[in-house]
Amino acid sequence: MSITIKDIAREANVSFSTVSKALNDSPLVKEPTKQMILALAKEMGYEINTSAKILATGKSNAVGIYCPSITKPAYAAACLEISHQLKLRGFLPALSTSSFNDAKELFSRLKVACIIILDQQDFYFTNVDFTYNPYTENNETKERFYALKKDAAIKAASLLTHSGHHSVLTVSEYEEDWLSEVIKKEALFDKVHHCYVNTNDLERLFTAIKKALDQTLPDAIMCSSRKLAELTLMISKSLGLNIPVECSIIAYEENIEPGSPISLFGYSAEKSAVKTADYITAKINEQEFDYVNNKPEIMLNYTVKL
Amino acid sequence: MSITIKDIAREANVSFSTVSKALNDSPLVKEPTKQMILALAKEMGYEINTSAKILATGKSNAVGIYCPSITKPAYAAACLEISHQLKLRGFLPALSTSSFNDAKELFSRLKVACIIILDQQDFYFTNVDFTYNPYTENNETKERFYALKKDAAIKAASLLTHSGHHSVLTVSEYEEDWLSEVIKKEALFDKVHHCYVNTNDLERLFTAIKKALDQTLPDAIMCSSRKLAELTLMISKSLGLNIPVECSIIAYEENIEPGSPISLFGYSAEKSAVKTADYITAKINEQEFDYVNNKPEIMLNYTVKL
DNA sequence: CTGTTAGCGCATTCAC
DNA sequence: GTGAATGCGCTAACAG
Repeated sequence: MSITIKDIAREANVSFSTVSKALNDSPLVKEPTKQMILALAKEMGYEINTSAKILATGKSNAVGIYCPSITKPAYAAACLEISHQLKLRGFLPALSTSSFNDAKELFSRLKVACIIILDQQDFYFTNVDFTYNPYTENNETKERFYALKKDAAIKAASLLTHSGHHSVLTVSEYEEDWLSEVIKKEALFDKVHHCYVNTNDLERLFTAIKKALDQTLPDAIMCSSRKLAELTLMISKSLGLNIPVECSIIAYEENIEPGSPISLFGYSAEKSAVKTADYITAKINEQEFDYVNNKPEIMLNYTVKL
Repeated sequence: MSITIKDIAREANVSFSTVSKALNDSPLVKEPTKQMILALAKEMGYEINTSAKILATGKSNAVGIYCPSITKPAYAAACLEISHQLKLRGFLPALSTSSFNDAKELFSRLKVACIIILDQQDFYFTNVDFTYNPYTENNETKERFYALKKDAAIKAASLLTHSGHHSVLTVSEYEEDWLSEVIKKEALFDKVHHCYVNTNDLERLFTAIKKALDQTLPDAIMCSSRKLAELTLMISKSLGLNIPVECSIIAYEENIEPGSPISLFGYSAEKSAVKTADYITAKINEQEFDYVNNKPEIMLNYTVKL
């Protein structure tokens, strides 16, 4: 068995409850005593038994993160950033990426204070104070999320038109053509073309984009996802298109993190994570949280000509 | 507070230790009593307090999985399969994909019985009975792992040559050219060309592959990873190469799962997971485990002409 | 077969 | 300030 507070108490010649207080930085113990105990605990290699602590207090500082689609880079970025922000606030993040049932069991075992769901879909956990899904805002309408994407797209489109881009080709997946819709509605470009593709069928994707580029000769391409943009970039190059001299490429991404080879528009992974972590902290401490939308951001690199 | 075994005991008019036994399916309690208690527990919505159980037994059925590179599809496949196999054996898999320190804390909190490391690199955890890394076999030499990859490559190459392929182009990343080495050594093909690329620089990757294809006109392409193969496939198509009529494409993947658009050679994710889970089970129960290598497998689809 | 008891490691009263 | 006592929910002897 490992070192317990009783072991420390014996060594320190104090009672184990004094050790408990010292370890929890209680004001009820004299500073020198506290320091002595802390030093001794470190020296003896004491590690708290979390099960015992949870049992005794009925509380846990663990926060569950449920992210079934972690293989998508945007979600992975969100997971990492949120974990980081939670740690900074003294929580222990516990990630589950597997089935809903596994997640439930893991979280219940850790007695998580709340669960953050990172997915377009909501999941209903029981036996937890509350869940939070930044992508659905738990009960708010889908429109709200669409509005955020739309804001980002408009900002990116404006930047492109103001820097001399006139014709655009939007590339999005069949199922979600929000980008085309936004660009069409806003009518910021002189010429707009849309191209719908399927990333599971690279052959048809290639043909579709080639055809679209041949027909329209756009000076800008906006993609609804980073993966789409990477493929589009390569296809453009294979067709001899000079990026970004002849044509700029930019893509939407949910959680922007530095290091992308493609210019992106969307929301900063870090800022979104800060907001999520702040929200969680406020709610757990039963404090007010005034909800402000994050502003869309644009991360430019060599794929866009200004 | 939630329902405890005492609550159930009161309702059932038995002692709480009887309830405990019934819940743990002990033979020390009569079948009717057991059924009655089980039914009652279900009806009352009882959920075990794992902290209390861990505290009382000093044991936990949680197994840690540390997979820092889960964004790579092969590792993701391994995680899912291993989690599944562990569950089948009564363990609770807990995944950590974040920093080493976070993982340590999470696993220590769950008092995991052991930790499975899914990474090319080893990590040294303390306070755990044992760790297991199927990719390094913990202390065995790198050569062992290389040998497995080599076996798979030879099997795939033989299949290609026996079905009429004579010239091959291998495509691998600069850092790991094991595939080129194997193909060179084995000399199964009449003509062999190598192409080294970098997936972070799509522009140069495109140029390099185009150049290689122009020069060599192979009737088979073997890639050292699925990502490389997907890109190569698209580039081939963009160059007007008819896949698989003029040229077959196949790629190595660590953990093969059904559903890939590219033909693959490597090891079955499921079989590898079974082996890992069996090993863990044996070791935890302090039983013998006779170590047998998995056999390489090949998953063919339309990208290979037979 | 069932009940009684002790104790896992810790936080938290309440005395001193 | 510090220590002694109690209990969190559960398992595991042991007693009946």
